[in-house]
Amino acid sequence: MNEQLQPLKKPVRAGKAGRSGTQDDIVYAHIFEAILEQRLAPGTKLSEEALGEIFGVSRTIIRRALSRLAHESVVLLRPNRGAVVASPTVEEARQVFFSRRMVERAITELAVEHATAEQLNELRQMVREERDSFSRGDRGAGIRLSGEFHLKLAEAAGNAPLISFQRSLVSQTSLIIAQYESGNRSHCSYDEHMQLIDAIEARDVNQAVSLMMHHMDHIDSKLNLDEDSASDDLHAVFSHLLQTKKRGGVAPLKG
Amino acid sequence: MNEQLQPLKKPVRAGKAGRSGTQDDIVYAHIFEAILEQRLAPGTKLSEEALGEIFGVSRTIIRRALSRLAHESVVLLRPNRGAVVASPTVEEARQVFFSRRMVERAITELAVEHATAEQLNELRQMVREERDSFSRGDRGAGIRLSGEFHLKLAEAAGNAPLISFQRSLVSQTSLIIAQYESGNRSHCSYDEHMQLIDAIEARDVNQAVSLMMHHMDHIDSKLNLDEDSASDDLHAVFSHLLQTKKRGGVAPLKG
DNA sequence: TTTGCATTCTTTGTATACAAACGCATAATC
DNA sequence: GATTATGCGTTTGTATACAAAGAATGCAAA
Repeated sequence: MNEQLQPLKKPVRAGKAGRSGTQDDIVYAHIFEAILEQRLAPGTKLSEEALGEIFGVSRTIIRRALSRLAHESVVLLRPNRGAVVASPTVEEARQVFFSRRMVERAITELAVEHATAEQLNELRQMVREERDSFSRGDRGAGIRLSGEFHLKLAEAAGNAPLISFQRSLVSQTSLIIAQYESGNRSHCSYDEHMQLIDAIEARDVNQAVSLMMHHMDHIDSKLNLDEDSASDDLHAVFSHLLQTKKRGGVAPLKG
Repeated sequence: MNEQLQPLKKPVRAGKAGRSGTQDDIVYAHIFEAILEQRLAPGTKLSEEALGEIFGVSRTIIRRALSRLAHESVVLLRPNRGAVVASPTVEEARQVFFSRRMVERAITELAVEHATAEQLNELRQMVREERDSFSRGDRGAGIRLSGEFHLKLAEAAGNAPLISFQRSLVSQTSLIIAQYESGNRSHCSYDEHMQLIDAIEARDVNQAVSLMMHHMDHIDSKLNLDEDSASDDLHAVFSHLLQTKKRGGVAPLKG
């Protein structure tokens, strides 16, 4: 059961990590990454014991990781009923996008003011990797790198509370894209990212903010948030009710 | 040891709470409230065992509560060295206030749009309680209610991500006030809160936002963030280094 | 007297055992 | 035949035991 979790790339040096305090970070990062790359679909049940076995740690560690994820609204923690990957409703999606516009605007303005040459180089490098991922068809990595770009930009802005808020928003956005993206267009265009970096480097606030706002427009224009996006995808519609059935029959989103 | 924690008002029905899932919430809320009301000063060591004994629960529960608090940057979790009440630096304080201005502006705009009559009544009730607390000299309760006002306003705005961000910002603000407030003026004037509610009820966005921004100005004009606020208070200056000593001698911020 | 080191003691990190809650399946009754 | 009751199995919630990392203390040497 829980086959979805096995494709995790880095196998994790199970248990033996002598240094304390890092194990839960590792588990957290792996689950987070799996969700960000959409290897874990919304609604997927996250069993503590199964995860513990996969990562070679006790339930204590898993529980901590799930707790952190729940605090970022990436995972839903139902009392006595375990954790599932969150499945945002249309309304929740709208709220996340509203917050993101606000935050991205502020981040852009701060980045224009504070971003160093080194940070801009790192950002460019990330966009190149993002472009490469899409061009070789690795959509998962592309989505992850696209999210990390926005996170890195927040770091360049240099405001700690904003960074942590952005982390939560970016991962929720990824979930929303997984659930509501309509076509199969590459959903976070790297050329927009590149233009944005140029504007920041030129210290052109108006241009940078304008580009970022259009970028936001583009992202949510690709989503089906207009109505209930009803009956389009039964799995998405009912994912908040589903749990991974143990008998092979009904297991959702396996492929 | 850890005498600071004993004044907690509600004694907590220790352990016996039949319903599961609520115990960690209770502990979390109590510690959070203690910090918000400044019964727990910045830098105070939070021993897991001591807290467990006080609340009548095991370290497991305490640890979860501390984890949540750390995620909100209210508590600092140092690996292998335990938790302390966070003591924000001047730079961190500035960042928090920057974020708060941004969030409060958005919240105000949304509240003008969405706040119901019932919510406005509740807000007014809170301001009355806040005023009463200050007028009878209960500064702690006043500070707490002042924070809860801003939280309640976020709820009236109706944006979930914003609410959770605001929760984190409000509690950090309270810490900052504890550390940097200069005089002993009542620091969050309830009449400003009341005027704000009036503007929101009148659906006057410009007026409401303007009042909120002035309110923010007033709050941080009462703080000593201008320089390092140096040599004014040694305890405050070094509180980020201090831990609660066990021998009575050096225990900081006891009175 | 002060500085460096080793030992001890306290506190945190992790795993695991046990208890309680929930869901499912079977069975009994209307 | 449908619906509700009941028992079982699985999964989560909590406490506790054990291991490991730091901090404190005392001793020795410069």
